[in-house]
Amino acid sequence: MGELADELGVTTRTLRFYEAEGLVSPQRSGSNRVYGQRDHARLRLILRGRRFGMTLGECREIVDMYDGAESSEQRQLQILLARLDEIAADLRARQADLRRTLGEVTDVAAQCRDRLTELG
Amino acid sequence: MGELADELGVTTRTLRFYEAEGLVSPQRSGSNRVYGQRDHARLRLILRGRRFGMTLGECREIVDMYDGAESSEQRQLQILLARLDEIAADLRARQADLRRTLGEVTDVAAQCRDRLTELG
DNA sequence: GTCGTACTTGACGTTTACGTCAACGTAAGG
DNA sequence: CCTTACGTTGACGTAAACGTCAAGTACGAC
Repeated sequence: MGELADELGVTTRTLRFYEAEGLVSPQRSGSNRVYGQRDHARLRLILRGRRFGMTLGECREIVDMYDGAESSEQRQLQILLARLDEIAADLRARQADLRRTLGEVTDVAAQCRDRLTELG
Repeated sequence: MGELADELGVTTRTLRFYEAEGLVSPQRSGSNRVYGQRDHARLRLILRGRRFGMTLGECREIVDMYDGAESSEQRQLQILLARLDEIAADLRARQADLRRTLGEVTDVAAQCRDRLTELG
C-alpha cells in the first residue's frame, strides 16, 4: 500500500480517505487492501482531476462515468455523452485561459530580460 | 463594492477576506473601500490563479511579483525572472496534462457516439 | 423622522481534504 | 522470543477559503 502511495505521490492516509469516500474499492486479502488495475486507473484520474482544482465530488462523478461507459443502455449513454461534451468544453475553456496566462507570464519575463540586458 | 463583487463573480466577503490577507489594499473614502485599477488587476490575477487550483498564498506570490516588476534592482529582477521561468514551466506542464485529458475525454465521447449509432 | 439600502468591523461556523495519534494485528528477520 | 516494519480501524485535529450572523454607521428617498 505504501508502495502505491509513493508511486502516486500521496500518503496512505489519502488512499484510505478516498476509499472511505467510495472513490476506490480495493479488494481485500484478509484485512489488507489489494489495489487492482482498475483502482490504479481510477486513482490516476482522481489525482489528475485534483491537479486541475476539481473537488473530490467532481472527480467521483467523472471516474464513475468512465466506469459506467460500458453501460449499453441508450439512455445512459446519451446522458454520459452530454456530460462528456460539457467537460470537454470546460477543458477547452481552461486551455484558452491557460494560454493567455502563459502568454502574459512569458511577456513579463521578456520585459525582465530586456531590463537586465539594458542594465548590463 | 457589491458592484465589483458582482463583476468579478465573488462575494463582498471574499473581497474583505482578500484584503485581510493582504492580497489587495483598496483606498478608503472615509471608511468605505475604493478599488482602483491596480486592485482590479490584482483581483483578476488572483481569481485566475484560483481557477487553476492555486492557493491564495501562491496567488499572492505571483501578484506581488507582477507588482514588483518595476523594481530596477538587478538582483531582484534576476530572482523574479527565475521564478517566472519556473511558473512558465509549470504552466506548460499543465498544458500538456490538459491536452492529454482532453484527448481522453474526446476519445471516450467518440466511443459513446459509436455505440449510439450502432444501437440505431 | 424613518425607511431602505449598502457599507463597516468582528466573531463564530462550515466544508474540504486530508494529518496525526492511539491502540492493535501480522509477517519477516536476527 | 523480540524487534522492526508495515498494515488495520477509529477518533480527533487542522489549514484554507470562505459563509453567516450580529451590531452598528452613512446616505438618499419619501
